[in-house]
Order: sequence, then structure tokens, then C-alpha cells
Amino acid sequence: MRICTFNVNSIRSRLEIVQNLLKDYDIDVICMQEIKVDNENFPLIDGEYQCIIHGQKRLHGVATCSRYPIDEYQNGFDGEVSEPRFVYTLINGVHIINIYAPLGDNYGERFEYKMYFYDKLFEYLKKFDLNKDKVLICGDFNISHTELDVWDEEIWQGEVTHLPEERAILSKFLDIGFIDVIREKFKNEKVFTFYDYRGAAVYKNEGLRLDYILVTKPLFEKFKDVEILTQIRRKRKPTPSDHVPVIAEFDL
DNA sequence: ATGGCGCGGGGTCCGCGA
Repeated sequence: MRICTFNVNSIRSRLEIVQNLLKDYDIDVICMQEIKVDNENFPLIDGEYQCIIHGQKRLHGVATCSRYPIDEYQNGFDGEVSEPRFVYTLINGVHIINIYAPLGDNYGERFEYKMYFYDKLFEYLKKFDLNKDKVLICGDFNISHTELDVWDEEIWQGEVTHLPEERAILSKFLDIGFIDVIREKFKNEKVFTFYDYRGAAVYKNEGLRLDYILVTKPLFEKFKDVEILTQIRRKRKPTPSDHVPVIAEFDL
């Protein structure tokens, strides 16, 4: 089973890239973030895939598309009426949570909303037995966990995505039993999943790792490999997203 | 590609992203 997470920065602008990705990398499930479209106008990516969409006009939005049957789903947290940033699906026995976390800011209103978002997520996780269930959380967390996740630790010290409270949230996922499969593979190596469009960041390797695939131990036992498709970000045509697709493979 | 941001809304700029 091959699961991809990809912040597409508009699905309508990235349709060709996504379609080629599904085909070239034999993807079973794709979790997309920042689709930037309402549910009605979400394009058909491939007739083989069924999509659970949580979108709105212009900003944010997530969608999970699968060529395996989707046995259960929920788009949006319980009672959530604000920004569309969450889709849950149950696919092939794996509880897949697709998130687009708010960016936040330096201790202003958006910082509070980011903390609120993660509170809601941890609340949602209480319905699972993390020691027994196969749970996968993936997406754009908008957090760079450690110095290995930023291209320049000094520059990013005290900046949004790398604030102590944000880094602590990522550590909390690990504390309650999740495993960061990218970090598991690239133990002491700087690897990035985001490069700002501005300032030629990708050509200078000035990246951040903001995207994660976190899995519980029962699923980690089936983990085979993870790939970060940086080459797609480096191409000029078709215009890439500022984020990089990441694919994890499981023996399921 | 020898450089350097891209997206959607209803637009010929603005707000947003990180």
C-alpha cells in the first residue's frame, strides 16, 4: 500500500502533476492539502480514485483520494464550522488522518488558532487505541520539529513554524506513540519538504520540513520505505507546488 | 534555462502563504 501526502497549492493548478504522480509512482492513496477550491469545483483527477473532499473557495482545503475502497470517512472535526483542514478516512484497515495545520504567527491570533487546531486533533485521537490501531497522520503540519528540519537554525530560531511551542507539539505526537517515518529513514540528515517560491530557495537548498507521515507502532511494523520527491519541486514546467510530495510504502 | 513567487478572486491589484 502506497500513501502519498502532498500540499498541492491549488489542485486546479497542479492537476497534471498530480495525475502524473499517481501514474508514475503507483499511488493507492493521496492526501492533498491546500486544494484551494470548494467541493463542487474539485476536478476529477482519475476515475479510478474516490475522493473525500473538505474544501472551500480560495483558501485551505484538504482531500483524500483512494483507489482502495473507503470504508469510513469524516470531513472536518466534530462540530467544526471554521476552516477546512481535516479529513479522516478508513482505508484497508488504516485510519488515515489528513491535515493542513494553520500557519500561525508569532504569538498573535493565528498562533492561538494553531494551538486550538492541534488541541482538536489530539482530542480526536482519543477515539483510537494507539497501541493497537493502525493510525497514520499525514499532511502539512506547518511545524519544523528540530534543527534538522530547517536549512538554517539561526535564521529560523524564534520564527513561525519553529517556535518552542510548535516544536513541542511535534514531540507530543512522538510521546503518545507516533513514529515519524521520514526521520526514521533520514536519521541525522537534513531533509526538506518545502521551499519558498521567493528568493530561489529550492536552487539554494533553503528548505524546511513541514510535511510529516506519522504512524502508530502496529503500522510501523508494516513500514517499508519513504521517498521525498524533491525532483518534482526543482522543475520549472509544469509549475510545481512550493511543497514536495512524500510517499510512504507499507507491506499491506 | 546562469535567474529567481504563485495562487484565486473578480482582477489589471490585493491578501495570503511560511
